[in-house]
Amino acid sequence: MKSEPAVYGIEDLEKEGETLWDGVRNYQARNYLRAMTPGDLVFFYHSNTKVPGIVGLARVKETGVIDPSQFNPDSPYFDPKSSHQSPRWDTVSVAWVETFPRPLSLATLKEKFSSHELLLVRKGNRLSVMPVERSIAELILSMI
DNA sequence: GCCAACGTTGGC
DNA sequence: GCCAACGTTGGC
Repeated sequence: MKSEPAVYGIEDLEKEGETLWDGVRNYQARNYLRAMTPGDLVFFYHSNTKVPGIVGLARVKETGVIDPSQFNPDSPYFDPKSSHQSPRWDTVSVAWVETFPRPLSLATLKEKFSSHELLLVRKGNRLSVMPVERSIAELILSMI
């Protein structure tokens, strides 16, 4: 799961313990959220920063949560086309697990993995939520 | 700041 | 349904 640290970083999650992953407004990313199961491990990725990369771990807590920000006109994530009757956007809550001593940089990940193995290293990939294959996830964990 | 790689919008 | 125009993302 990707986030800009200036908006919401791993330090924020560590401080709060858990958070609702609101604001995802891409259908493909939403579908990946819907495919999640409580207990799933999450790689927390920092984008738009000096050293983009995986900075820690989280765990999926609750799935299928309606994203309240879609109904809030004051929210940057407000969606006027969504309704309470048929909400478009739902998401998951995640709990903090671990903050890495140093980030596992995108540059390192690009060295080790192909875009087939790890969607994150694919050029032009802008999805904020992406699946990671278990075998690849274990390799990443062994690199920490 | 640049720009490639998208996704979305809207006229037709 | 097509596609040009536009906006956004995000690495560099």
